[in-house]
Amino acid sequence: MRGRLTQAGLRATRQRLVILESLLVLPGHPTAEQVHRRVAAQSPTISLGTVYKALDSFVAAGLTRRVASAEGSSRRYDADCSEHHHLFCTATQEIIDYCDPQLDQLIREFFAERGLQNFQPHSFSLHITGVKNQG
Amino acid sequence: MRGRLTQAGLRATRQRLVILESLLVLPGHPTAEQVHRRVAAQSPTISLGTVYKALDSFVAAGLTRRVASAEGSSRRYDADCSEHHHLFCTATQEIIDYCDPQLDQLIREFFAERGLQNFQPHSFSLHITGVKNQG
DNA sequence: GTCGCTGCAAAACATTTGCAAGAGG
DNA sequence: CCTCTTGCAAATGTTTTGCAGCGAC
Repeated sequence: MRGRLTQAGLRATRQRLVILESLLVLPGHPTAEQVHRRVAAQSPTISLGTVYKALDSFVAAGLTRRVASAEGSSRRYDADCSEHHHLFCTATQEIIDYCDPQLDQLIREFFAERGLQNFQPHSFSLHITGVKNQG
Repeated sequence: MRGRLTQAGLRATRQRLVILESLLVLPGHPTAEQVHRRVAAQSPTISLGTVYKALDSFVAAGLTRRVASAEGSSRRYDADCSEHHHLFCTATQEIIDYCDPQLDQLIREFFAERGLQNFQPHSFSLHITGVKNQG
């Protein structure tokens, strides 16, 4: 935990440790507000502004990503920076990570063969919209 | 133009006609603010609030979609509601439509064969991040 | 010690809402 | 005409900023 921060070149402050831990634990890719709610439960003095600044610093350091989403008015964050895809549940608004090396390869092969006119692709992320079953 | 609106069950007001036309013409999937700037150039009395309401009504009527994007603080809109994919240019922040029936089929086949645990997929959209070449 | 980080409060944006007046069918 | 839409302005929500003081290294 502490190591993740220092390795990324960030000071391991008490606040950042709590914020990073909350981001990792919260399901569905939370907003700054949601992270703050969980953080405030154990450390009520950590301000919302600090959560915003900490999340920004995580993104700048490559520890965290911003998640693309069409609905909702707030930005959402993803602690996982490896290449992966997302399931968007239209019922719960949850965003679920989906990892699939075979799918990655399929897409990479497709574009290696076909290419894109006037565009140099760098990374691919599939957005799958639908509804979650069960719990 | 007028037909698109009435067919979608919306009143074809002067404002909506101008707003829809601007949305269709503007490149890169504009924000409400960008649509308003273009609209105001020819009809300075159309307010930003009206642009927001008109865009919302287009989305509700299925004429327009909101676009998922990770960067930027404003919502962006896409006049094209058919299934398609997006190229995200990290240099210009543009979002370019990418249509490819072969890719659609590849993805659909992949998931038909493999399936997803606890998730009922409805639609797929590939986000390709990279940089645009040339103009 | 130094410099980056935090907390607070204010500012800057972005979006929504309420309502009287106007326009579409 | 009746109802939906507009324009305005105010309210609400989200994110950023400035800065004095604190804390990590």
